[in-house]
Amino acid sequence: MEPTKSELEILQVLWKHGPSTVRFVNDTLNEEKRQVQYSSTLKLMQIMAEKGLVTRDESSMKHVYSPAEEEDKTKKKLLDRFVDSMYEGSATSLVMQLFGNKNTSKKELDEIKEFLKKLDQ
Amino acid sequence: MEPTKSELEILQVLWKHGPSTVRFVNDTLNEEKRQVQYSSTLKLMQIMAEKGLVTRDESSMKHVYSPAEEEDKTKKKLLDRFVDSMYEGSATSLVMQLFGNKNTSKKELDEIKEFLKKLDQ
DNA sequence: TGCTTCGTACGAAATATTTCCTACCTTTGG
DNA sequence: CCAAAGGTAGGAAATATTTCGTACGAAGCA
Repeated sequence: MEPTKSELEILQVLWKHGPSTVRFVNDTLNEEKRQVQYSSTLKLMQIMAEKGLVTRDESSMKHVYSPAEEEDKTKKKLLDRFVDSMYEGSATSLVMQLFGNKNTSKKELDEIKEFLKKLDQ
Repeated sequence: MEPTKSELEILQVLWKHGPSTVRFVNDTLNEEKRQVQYSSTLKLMQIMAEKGLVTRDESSMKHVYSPAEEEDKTKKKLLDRFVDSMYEGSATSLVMQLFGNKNTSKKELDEIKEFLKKLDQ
């Protein structure tokens, strides 16, 4: 299932910091993203558990939530969907747009070239 | 302003086919995307006009709608936002994920390499 | 002219998403 | 033991988004 914008923010916290309590996620969101009440974050994470976006360990009173899917897998799925809807499936078009106006550092470009070279082998 | 998912579908039609009437956009959506009533498309396009996402020529009875912003500009903006939120701003990470599992054709890779080479000059 | 078709406008309803209040339970510290 | 702090659950409200019914005017045509 497709995470919403807010759900994605929560997933990012879980991916970055590993399995976490609601308290921790909420604190992190408030520090790094935006003001939000504890009960809002709680509710959202409960919904995410229902949807199967996260799993939770209820063995202790403080439930611990984990992403249900690997970060890479979820991101790749969303990225592919983005390419499909915005660039008619053409990854090439996306890359060209991404680097089209030359504000990309030489270092970054070299990294990518290196990466692509290795792909061939 | 940020187009919603449905609004983006409409923009795509306008970008692809040029300034269009509601009738045309609605027909195209029904052919290429999904079932939707004429009045729904109309309403959405009216809202988009209010938001400033499109402009419209009301001189004739059949209003003609045009995208307010260039395709590239809007797409670049959305792409940058995507990179920021999903890959912490690292275009390199995105590219690696995009081509990570090797289902990309050699031809496509060559095109990209060629493109990157030209960027240097 | 009179009817049918095609257009816009508007409001309301249906959905989806987000936020938070409140009740109630458990843990902790004095 | 009791109060305070911190936890979950659930429902309701606020927003955002999407969908469509209906009213009504203009255009086309028999």
